[in-house]
Amino acid sequence: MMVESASETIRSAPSGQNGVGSLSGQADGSGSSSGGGAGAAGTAGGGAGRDGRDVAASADSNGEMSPAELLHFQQQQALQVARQFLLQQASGLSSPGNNESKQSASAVQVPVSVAMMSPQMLTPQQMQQILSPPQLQALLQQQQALMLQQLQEYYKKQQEQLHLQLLTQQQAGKQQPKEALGNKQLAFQQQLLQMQQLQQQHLLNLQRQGLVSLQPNQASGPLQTLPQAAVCPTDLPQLWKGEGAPGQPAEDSVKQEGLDLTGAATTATSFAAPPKVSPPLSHHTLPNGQPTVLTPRRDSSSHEETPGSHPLYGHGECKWPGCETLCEDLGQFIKHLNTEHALDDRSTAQCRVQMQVVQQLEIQLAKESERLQAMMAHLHMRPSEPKPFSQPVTVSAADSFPDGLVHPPTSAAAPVTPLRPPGLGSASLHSGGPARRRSSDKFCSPISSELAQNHEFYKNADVRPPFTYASLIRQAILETPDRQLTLNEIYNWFTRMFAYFRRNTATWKNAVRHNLSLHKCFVRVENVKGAVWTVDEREYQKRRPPKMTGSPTLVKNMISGLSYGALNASYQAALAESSFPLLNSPGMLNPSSTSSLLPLSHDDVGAPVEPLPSNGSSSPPRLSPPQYSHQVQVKEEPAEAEEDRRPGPLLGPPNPSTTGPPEDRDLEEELPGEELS
DNA sequence: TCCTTATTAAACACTC
DNA sequence: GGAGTGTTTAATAAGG
Repeated sequence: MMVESASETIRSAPSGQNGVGSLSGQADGSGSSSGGGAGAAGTAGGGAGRDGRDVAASADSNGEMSPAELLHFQQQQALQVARQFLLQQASGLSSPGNNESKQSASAVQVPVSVAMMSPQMLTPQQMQQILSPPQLQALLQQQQALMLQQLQEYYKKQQEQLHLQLLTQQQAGKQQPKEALGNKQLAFQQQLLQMQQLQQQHLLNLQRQGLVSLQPNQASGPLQTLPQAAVCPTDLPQLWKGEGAPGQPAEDSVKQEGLDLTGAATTATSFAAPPKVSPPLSHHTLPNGQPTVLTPRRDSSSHEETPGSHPLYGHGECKWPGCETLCEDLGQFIKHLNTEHALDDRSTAQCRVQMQVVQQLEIQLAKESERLQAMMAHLHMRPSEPKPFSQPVTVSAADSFPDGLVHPPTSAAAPVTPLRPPGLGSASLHSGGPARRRSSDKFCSPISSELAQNHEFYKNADVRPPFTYASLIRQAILETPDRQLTLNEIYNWFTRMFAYFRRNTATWKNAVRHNLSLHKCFVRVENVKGAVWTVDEREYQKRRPPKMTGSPTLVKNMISGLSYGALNASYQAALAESSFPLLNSPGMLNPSSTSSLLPLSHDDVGAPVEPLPSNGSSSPPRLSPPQYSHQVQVKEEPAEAEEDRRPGPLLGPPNPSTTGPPEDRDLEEELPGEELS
């Protein structure tokens, strides 16, 4: 019974690596970096920028001033402004009569003080022109350390001042309207937050520009006391809205926040934390005492839908991938959405594809960002700074999407528990019968790296691996130290490595046997344990087709392999653009996991193999392969050469004691000349 | 259209 | 005889 894939639903073909969380984190970082710099100037207000420019201008006009003096001057200015701010705050809090003027003054002064410390004063480029890179770095590190120290002291002073203020206000609470008190506290607190954010942005800018390498101890220092890192200044009013209610809760919250600001030990995450760290969240206590988590506006806004709009609706048509159905109005669109894109296999599959697209794009973004950093580091003629993107991009289980769908991981360090949409069982995702996996393993990532990266995924997700049986069998055999496996061990490897083969009918066992017998690359060896199967690497590579990597057709194939006919061209292009550069990128490999998956093949690179010298015209009985090893002279691409450099013989079991009887050697000297059936 | 490859199913033989 | 293993053939799908 040939149940073919007319109704086959999509299979998730995880490829490449991911890191939604980490990438998003990095994207956030970069976003706050570039945008943060502008934001620092923008939110600081005109005064800040003006003052900063004035100082810079004065510094520039003073051609005699040395860079060290410049830095010293900046620091002195910053300290002076901070002191002024403290004085103004103290006076403002102690004299409640002129709240407005004081607040307005402080609102300017705080950003100014931060702007004074920002690189706007003297741009990195300017500094680089003056100083040599080592000097520059040393100076900036020194400056940063000084600023951090000053800021710590400053925060401490503010903390004390705040406590004094609160005590004073509690005593004079009856004489002062609580609303005014709360407002003033909030304004002060906002300024504090702004300062911290701007400081962070400044440091981020420096770090991203490669001018400051944030040391771990620095990262764990005062910066860690800034859990509001991701909160934009513009979010603050809203952020505080819930806490700004008059009364004791507001005071408590302010007090608590104030304590958090300067607390030496806090569980807040540093902005320099690994990318896999979830986006910084602001924890607050609601007036009712119930803790809540305030996410940055960036996140919340992405989910917000303004009335009359829908993320999937635009320009009068449905933006569902591959749909583009025209809808006159939102109501019609909603109706269309509910009818055409309800929760079913197709929509689920489309959603999964979309997730893969997004993940691939994010991976691409990460890699491009890393490349940019490397380029910048190179152009600055200084050693590369620790790259935030250099660490393996991983997806943690915490990155599970709320939709509960399967999320293909992209790293071996990505434990993913496969989930399914409610109401969709395993069969719903693979109900289409046998899949034709043709050529999928030829243009996808190297099977070894793919398996290394997605080991956990395949192990847990009921997703058919995008490799041929031959590739999988070979991989199973080559993963073993002896490069040999019994049939049962091959079965076990399949079931151990792939949930798909655990949960699906055992037709694949027949296929495995069939492939073992069919392909000459699999050599049956009799030993004391019985019959074991080994891989004749030369034969395996011999049968591989020419290089196909990167072909647009293959891109299309890959997508068609997902059995998702509704993908439109742009969708496919996005997937293609995002997938292939990464799939073949060695940088995406997990070294630890690939170490056990050494062998690469033409599955991996798809390179044509130079025909091997053959002196035989008939296929000999397939017995012991090791005698091939000394003959292997395959012209290969570097990746292939890597493969050949792996320890032990290329072909067959390295353990002579387990190889076939010596008399088999004579038979094996001749090469099989016939091709596969 | 033809060829090749991959997949699946099935029949058959052999061994334990 | 049944299970496991191994071989072979055939049908089908898909891509070149």
